[in-house]
Amino acid sequence: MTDNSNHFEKLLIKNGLKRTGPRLQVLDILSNRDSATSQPYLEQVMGTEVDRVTLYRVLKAFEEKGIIHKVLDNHGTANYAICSGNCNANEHHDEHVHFNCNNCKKVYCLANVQIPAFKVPAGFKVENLNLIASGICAACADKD
Amino acid sequence: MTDNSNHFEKLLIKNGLKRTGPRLQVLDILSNRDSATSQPYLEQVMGTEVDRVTLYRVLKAFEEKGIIHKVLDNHGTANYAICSGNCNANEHHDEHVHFNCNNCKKVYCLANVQIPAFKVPAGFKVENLNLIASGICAACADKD
DNA sequence: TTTTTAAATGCAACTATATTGCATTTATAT
DNA sequence: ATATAAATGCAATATAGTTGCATTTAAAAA
Repeated sequence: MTDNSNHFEKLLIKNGLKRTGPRLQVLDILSNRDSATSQPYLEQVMGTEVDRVTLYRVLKAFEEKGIIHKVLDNHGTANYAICSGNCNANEHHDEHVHFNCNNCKKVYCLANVQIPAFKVPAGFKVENLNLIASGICAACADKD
Repeated sequence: MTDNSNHFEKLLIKNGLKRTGPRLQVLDILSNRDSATSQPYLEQVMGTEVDRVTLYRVLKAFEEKGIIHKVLDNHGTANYAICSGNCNANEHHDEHVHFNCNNCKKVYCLANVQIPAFKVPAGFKVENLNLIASGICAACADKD
């Protein structure tokens, strides 16, 4: 547990969520990683003290409140990352590109890379965008 | 079964795949739909005569040969569509935008909408792109 | 046409991800 | 200190996908 705990507690209160162990633990883990974090990874590092169902519900609550956003990787598994700040319960603003490394499987939030505009056929109403680039990340490319 | 069956048989032979019932059936179904088709839908319409595992293997073989391409929808479930023609066993060229309707759940191939270019941080090597827009499709918007 | 054989299928079992209902516990307001 | 809505734990279930192995079959060879 890092010393951000006080900040996290405020974040929970602000969103009408009770300050509980599992929730603080998830926030702590997510905030200490440089990439989005998969549900299986979270489940693994949180151990058996927290029930799987609780983890799912924590993630769902956080997503609904705009605290974290979900990215599906190339295999359809859910990955989560803390939102950059301007998200809330009504809308997410995480329309940046994500990068899924085929080697280490990490999912990076390319927070500075916006999804470029494009046209859709008449009649289609776009509400959300999800762009995942896959390939080799900088860290893995370095190893060669 | 439509009268494309002869064309499909040639397609299978060309790719070194035997002309079997399940394979022809999958090609027939996919080619008669205006959107990508989910694995669960295929499983449902193909009934109990074809084993689930066979369906998975047929889809896998087709994808590897460049006959169909896979798109994961907003829920991470696999959807399949016949490739536009210039795909093969070595590489796919399906980098068009896909549209996932939040109402009817269909996944459309916007074959004419290319994924626009963007820059990634130094060191990242992009090999594949996957852009899914979600919202309301033209057909569903009309119903209101 | 018959035989051969690699490829394809079917079946059973299993893994992983995710959800639901209900009883119990707990954070927080009173 | 207590009441209560919220959160958690547990059991069961659902859904997507995979693996190993025995059997069948499409298509090539004889």
